Amino acid sequence: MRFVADLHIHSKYSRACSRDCDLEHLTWWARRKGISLVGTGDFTHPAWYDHLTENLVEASPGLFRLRADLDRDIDRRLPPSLATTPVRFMLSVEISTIYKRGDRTRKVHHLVYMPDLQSAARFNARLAKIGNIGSDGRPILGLDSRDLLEITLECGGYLVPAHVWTPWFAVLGSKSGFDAIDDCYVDLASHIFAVETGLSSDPAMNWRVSGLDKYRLVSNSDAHSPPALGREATVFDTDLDYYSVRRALETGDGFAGSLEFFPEEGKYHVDGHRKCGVRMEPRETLAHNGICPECRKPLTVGVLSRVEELADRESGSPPAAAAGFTSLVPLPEIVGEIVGTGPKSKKVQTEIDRLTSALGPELVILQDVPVDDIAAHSTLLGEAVARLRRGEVVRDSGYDGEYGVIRVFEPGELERRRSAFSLFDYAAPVKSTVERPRPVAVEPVTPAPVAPVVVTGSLLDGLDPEQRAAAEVDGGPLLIIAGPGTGKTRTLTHRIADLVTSRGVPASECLAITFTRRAAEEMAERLAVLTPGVRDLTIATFHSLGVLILREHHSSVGLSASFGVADPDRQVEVALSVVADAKEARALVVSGDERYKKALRALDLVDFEDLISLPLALLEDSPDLVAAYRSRWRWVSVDEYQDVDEQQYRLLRLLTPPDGNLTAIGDPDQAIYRFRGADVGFFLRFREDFPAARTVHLTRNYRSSAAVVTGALEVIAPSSLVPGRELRPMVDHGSAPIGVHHASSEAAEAAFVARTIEQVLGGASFHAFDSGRVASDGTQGLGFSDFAVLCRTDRQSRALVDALTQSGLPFQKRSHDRLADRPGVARIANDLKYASGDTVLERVRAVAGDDHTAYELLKPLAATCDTDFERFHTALALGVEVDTWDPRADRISLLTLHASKGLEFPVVFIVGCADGLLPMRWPGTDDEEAVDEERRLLFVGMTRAQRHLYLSHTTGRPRSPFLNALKAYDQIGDAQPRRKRKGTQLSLL
DNA sequence: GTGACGTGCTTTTTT
DNA sequence: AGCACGTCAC
Repeated sequence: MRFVADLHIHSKYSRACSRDCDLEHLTWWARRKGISLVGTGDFTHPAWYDHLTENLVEASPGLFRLRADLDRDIDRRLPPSLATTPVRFMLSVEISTIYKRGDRTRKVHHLVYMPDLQSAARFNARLAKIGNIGSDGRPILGLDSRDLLEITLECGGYLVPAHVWTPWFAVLGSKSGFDAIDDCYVDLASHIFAVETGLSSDPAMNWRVSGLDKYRLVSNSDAHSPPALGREATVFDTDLDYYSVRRALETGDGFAGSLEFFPEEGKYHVDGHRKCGVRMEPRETLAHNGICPECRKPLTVGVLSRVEELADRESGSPPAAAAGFTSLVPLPEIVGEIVGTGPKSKKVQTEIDRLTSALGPELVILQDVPVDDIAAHSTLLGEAVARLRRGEVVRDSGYDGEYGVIRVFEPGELERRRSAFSLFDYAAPVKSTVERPRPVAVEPVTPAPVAPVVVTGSLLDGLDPEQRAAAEVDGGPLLIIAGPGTGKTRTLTHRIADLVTSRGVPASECLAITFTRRAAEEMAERLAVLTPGVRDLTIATFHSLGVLILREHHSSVGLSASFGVADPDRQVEVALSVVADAKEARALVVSGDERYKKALRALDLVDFEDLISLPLALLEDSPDLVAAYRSRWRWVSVDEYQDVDEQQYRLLRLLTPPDGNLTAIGDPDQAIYRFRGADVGFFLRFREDFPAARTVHLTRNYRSSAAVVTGALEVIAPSSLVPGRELRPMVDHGSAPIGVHHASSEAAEAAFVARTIEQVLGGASFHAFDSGRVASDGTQGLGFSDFAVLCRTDRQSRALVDALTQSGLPFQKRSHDRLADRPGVARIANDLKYASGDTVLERVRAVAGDDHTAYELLKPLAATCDTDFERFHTALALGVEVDTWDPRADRISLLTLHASKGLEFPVVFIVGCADGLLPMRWPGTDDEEAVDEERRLLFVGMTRAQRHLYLSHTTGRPRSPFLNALKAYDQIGDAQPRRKRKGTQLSLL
């Protein structure tokens, strides 16, 4: 038999879908449309799966129908003309996979079909291990598409790539897809036999790509509400059972083509800019080099361009084996055009009620009912359907998220005809349709030749005026107050590079000091690029500088030339040789007790503290030594100067005379290490210490959106250490306001984070894509590594770990690693960084017992590696390729606020914005300085965000007082009032 | 194995 | 402060 199938729909459990998406409504609407086979959608969702098992019964092999009692109810609510269509359901689900392949983030949607409930249950169980299938009817999994296909096949189902041309979510999509189906499913690609063309393309477009010839081109509605059912559909001429349908798709035998939208109606058919009113055909876009002639930004490229890109034939005839297709305009749209209202209006619904009870289902009216019979009800509709069947429609292509418009009548024609004929039984008011900006016609232009980039002038040409002013300062003390995201490292490296390459300063006289290895490595790398061939720069951390000085003068402090540095474990070990008790030993270490230090020296060891204090003592005792180092390093720079502690400061003062060439760079409002001895006071008194000092402010922020910059400034203002603090946003990162969320519990707060990430990555951004918002909010094309979740204490991360794990979102804790706390493994983790791979592997095997356990033990450790060097060694130890398993590749970062310093992310969440946590308070202390530092901590956290910043807090603690300074933000959702537990009373005080 | 009790407590780099 | 964790006794 010949029947119409719509095998891509969603249930009420999918985001942005109507609450009416249940089996009864779907059945009712399928009958009205004339669709015999409907996908269940969402069978992976536990609640929907239960709904399916309770309300469906098997009707034919592999297909289901509504339970008899429910079916009868629907019969009663439909006119006899519609009761004849049988409605069968096939188990279907759309799955979104997000993963990294070939250095690009891939987001691909797939349709999966199963022949029976047992197979579906098996499939669900497999997926549940990989991700959270309960959070949405369209689950998002961090899974390679090929692996999803493998699971599907193993469970007995088949897979059809969904709406293959959609830019952001499809196998052939321009943004996150592939250039060929085979590239996506690799070795299993031969198991793909059909592809869904989607609303924005029709088979004729697909015929231009010969690589698609071997696939059946199916169409479905992707309905988010029952009335959208069958707006596109597939036609079969075979038995109405699962196996016949599958066979028809596999072989083409029994496959009778598809019912299509006019592709011009799709929202991303051609290219353009909605805001600028610019719409272009692909070749016009090419002629403009993809740039909008109005705003000079890249145009949003549509499906037609993507097809053009992959096409290897001119448009024209279908390939030999291809089935045909029929282009339709949904009946409600045609009737809406005639009566002058939208397609969903009550008027249209009533009219279609009348038409369908007289003439049969909508699809039958559009395709098969004789025009004269239709004209008997409405002359205009008869004329409209006749034109539609001849393909005589007016097409206004969609672009940049704007729906295209397909009209049957010419402008003004309806008005003329209305005066002559009565329309249906009532007179239609002529309502002016809402005007939207007409696209500007753009003449194709010849692409201008691209001017070659000419390298001239000084290294400093690439700096902005403030950066340049700082970099250009010749000699003498220089203080650079560099706000977040203002190009601190860039300024410093350019300054040093310019001194060495253009101003005759010997590289050997330059010393740059940082606090962390990471910062030192970054500076070294960037200087290597700016000063090719220069080798004598000294770039050191304070501690490595200490080692350098001690190696040169070891005998003065009673060490051998090959003295060692004790790590914390060794420190305790040494202290234990002096006292018996572990607790006491730790106290010795902390206090730097003389007995402990003596024992260290006896072993030819120093500890980290000694690396500063011993060189300091050496220099304080020896003016000669001071003079020697001052003449050796005439040019000294210190990064993050607000973080120096007293000893480091004293050492620095000895290394540089008061009028010396010392450049200190930093931001006192980012001083967050007071607890470990840092004193921002040294930064603040730089001009007293170095009276000749010049000061330069860097205020141009190249990192964050205006909303983030403004909010961060408001938060820091009450206690800013930079008088008249300025920070100016320089890049357009969209206009998303800062989001503030109040959750009912820590778990709910974590769930909010996970949910929001899912939404931005896939689920709701699909919705956003539907409504054309993606391009403007800048969240397209994000991967997991573009998200960071920041918290005050490590303990808060627990709820986040749980929620992210639950949702199947890959993440990485960048600071503490719990595994590393285990003795033995901690040692190995350390060895991973410095020992050879072979040694490491041996030692891990010894601890783990077998290779598999060793691998499992090492895998999470690798996530803590900070540098490529470490990752290389870790990979070496595991005997695997770095690129194929590197877990840092694409993960959400879970960080403390402290650890976030110096980093940046497109999307940042700061959880626990509550009084008591931020600022952190604990009893007995009431330190105003400490509160100010907590405020700076929030400032640091907020300024990590590039585009989106979310601040959240939970019921139970008052909201952080720091947020009171925020003038504008978006309150997102809100907590349900917390239920009082029985027997507990909420205190009023 | 488990209940009672006591203790200690943020943030973190440095070879 | 409250909470998590360790230790001891049973």
